[in-house]
Amino acid sequence: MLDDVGDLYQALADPTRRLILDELTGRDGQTLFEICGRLATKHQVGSSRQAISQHLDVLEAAGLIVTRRQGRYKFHHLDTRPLRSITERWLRSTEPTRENP
Amino acid sequence: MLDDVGDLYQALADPTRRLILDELTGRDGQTLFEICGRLATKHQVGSSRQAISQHLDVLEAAGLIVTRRQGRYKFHHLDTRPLRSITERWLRSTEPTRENP
DNA sequence: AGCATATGCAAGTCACGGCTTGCCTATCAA
DNA sequence: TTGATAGGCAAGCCGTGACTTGCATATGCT
Repeated sequence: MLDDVGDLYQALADPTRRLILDELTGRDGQTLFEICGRLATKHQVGSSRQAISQHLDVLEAAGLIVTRRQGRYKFHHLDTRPLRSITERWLRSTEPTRENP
Repeated sequence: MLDDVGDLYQALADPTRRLILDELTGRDGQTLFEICGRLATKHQVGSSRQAISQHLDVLEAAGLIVTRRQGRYKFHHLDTRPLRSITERWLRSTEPTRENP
């Protein structure tokens, strides 16, 4: 039985998606086009708009960003709460082995 | 320019590797064969010994486990310190956009 | 209405990662 | 020394995921 939070870790596995989170950390609530432009100029990311859009879908599925529609704009907001579960998962309640007293 | 800590996130991306970390959290300092056995019995992981060994290599490269050789045994110890950087990376110092005051 | 802007959908390509298979090395016990 | 145990190395298969390309939809401005 594998865990059911794979989406979160999968989302963080891609370096471009981590840069997107970085961008939203610095400036929350950006649109797709804004993110594309900033990734290109500030981080030399040459991916297409569709590629970034797909990344945003993955991040949203992981619960790391929430979106808000307003007219033809779609604003992306960061939600870092899921990240806490990562550190908390492997808190040591270690029962040492005989070889490691 | 992408980040240089990709190994950490890549290591966490695989569900079997996360289970290995779970196992070491419960009982630190296990050998490869111990981990294989416990993954099989407790978590229904049917991967081969070589597969688990490769996973351990990835986790070690990510700095999440450290190994200690003793005779023909190799003990694997958890090191959760790299995990802190994940939560800390996206701490909000947000400059809100005009659309998100 | 007509056009530009902002985003969505879908199929196809291609490289990488997880896993297996097969064989090899090293340590310890009888 | 022989056999069993613990682990390592390398090549190959194969599915998944990141990216592109092409087209479609929707909103707003003039």
